[in-house]
Amino acid sequence: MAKTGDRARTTAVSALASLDFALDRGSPVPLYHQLAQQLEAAIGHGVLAPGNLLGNEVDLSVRLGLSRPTVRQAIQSLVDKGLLVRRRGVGTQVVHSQVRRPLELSSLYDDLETAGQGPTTEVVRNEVVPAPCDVAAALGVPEGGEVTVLDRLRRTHGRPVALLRNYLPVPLLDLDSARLEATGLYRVMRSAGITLHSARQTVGARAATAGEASRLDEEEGAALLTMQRTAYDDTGRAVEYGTHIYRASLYTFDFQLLVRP
Amino acid sequence: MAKTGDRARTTAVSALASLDFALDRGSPVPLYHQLAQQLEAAIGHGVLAPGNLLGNEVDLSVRLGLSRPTVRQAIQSLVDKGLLVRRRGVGTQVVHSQVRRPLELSSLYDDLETAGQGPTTEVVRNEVVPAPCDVAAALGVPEGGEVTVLDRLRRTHGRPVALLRNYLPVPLLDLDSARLEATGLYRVMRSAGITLHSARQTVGARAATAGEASRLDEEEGAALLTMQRTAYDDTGRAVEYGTHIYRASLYTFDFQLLVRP
DNA sequence: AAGTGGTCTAGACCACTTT
DNA sequence: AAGTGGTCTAGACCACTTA
Repeated sequence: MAKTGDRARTTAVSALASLDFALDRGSPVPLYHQLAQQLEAAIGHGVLAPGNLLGNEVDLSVRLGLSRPTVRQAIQSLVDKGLLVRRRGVGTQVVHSQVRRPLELSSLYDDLETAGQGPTTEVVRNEVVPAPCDVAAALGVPEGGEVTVLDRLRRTHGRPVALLRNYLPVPLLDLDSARLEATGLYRVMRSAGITLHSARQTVGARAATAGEASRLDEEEGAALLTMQRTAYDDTGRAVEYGTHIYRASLYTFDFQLLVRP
Repeated sequence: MAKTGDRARTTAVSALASLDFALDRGSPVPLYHQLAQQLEAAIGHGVLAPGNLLGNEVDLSVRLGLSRPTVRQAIQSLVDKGLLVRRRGVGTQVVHSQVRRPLELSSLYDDLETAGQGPTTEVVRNEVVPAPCDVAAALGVPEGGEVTVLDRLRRTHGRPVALLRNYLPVPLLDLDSARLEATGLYRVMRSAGITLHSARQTVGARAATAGEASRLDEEEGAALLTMQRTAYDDTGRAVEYGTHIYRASLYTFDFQLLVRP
């Protein structure tokens, strides 16, 4: 009799076989990316269930009218995202659901993507000052040189959750406070032509000072999460340095790690 | 006259041209990986300086006797690591040094790689217990089912820095305390045939209880960093659940983010 | 033994950037 | 116009897993 393994395999292949992928060769978006998006959507909708095998790459490429390298490139991008697992001699499987939910690191995700929503951000301060020592070192500008300092208070459900302080080199862009509150720092930077490449972050904790406590609606000595970040553009210039504090009672950093083989 | 841009380009090409890459076609390690390793080493040693152009892929493949896709695969792997930047119409450049230093997240890095060194780990508890509610949910075992609980105290320079508590499904492996102290949890798991795939982490902060304070040599109410992690193998099974606390005065999480285009 | 992914080749054409 | 990376093809052989 067929065992569960056989049944699963049959189901998997037919599930994929019944899918029709719409590939548009005239589109400017690459074929491998079109395929990857549609595979990801199929996984997201549960059409391809966890554990399902994808069927071998050669058959897939023939059925789609693509070359095998192109199909591989699509599959590889989903493997890199942690959605699929390849095993030599076995096949390509959809990863089990609990493992998925690829999250970005909360704070950077906020800055990159949040636009209004629940959380609101109030610009408390936005001015040009001489660079303190640590800021100058992080941004690679002379100590005492001009930098923009930006203080923001972030609230969720009306309660303060974070004090965000950012320093930016002055010549990069001018910061419109109203626009910042509406769209977030990274969106403003991006639309100014700054393409982010990478960032270094340090997360720690310490007790709240009296001033911090009052602004965050906490008690003095309450545990705070701290985060420092230096962000670089793709030419290697430091474009932002931030020192942020979060109410530990309301905020955590949540993220997923993928172990590279 | 030649401007700095021209000089940089010339320097870059000759620097790469003078390198001789030793590619062994008989080796089991793939050619693209051999090339990537040697490029990475050249960057690490400063032979390829930040901002240097790599020279175009076609020439490089001809000079190395490789096909262009193979060379591209090598370069792409370094782009994924954040060491190189490609720009269409321009070329491939070495990223500026400050951006580099690709770090793993400290704690997981510790668990994966640390073997003795400065930090030492003492196994305080290693026994089988019924699974508490949160542990059962995280590991996907029945509540009250048997799990191994492992408490460890980590010290650096003789001072306690962290209390590590891990839960593991019992059938997976048996944990030899002496071996754990010598090689770390993830090494023990790996040699038991468990291949890690991904992990979900939550980092927060809170005040130390009296008991925690005394074990960590802190004062009651001192700020602690907390970390919870669930790790999965490549079949999607949860293989470890950990709740760790760190002395915020001695420990931070340090990591790098790459922004995917 | 059969089937899978892993690697590699030798081309081709296109889109973009710079000169 | 020239040079760069980005995409794509149609094969080939190998290493590994499973039956």
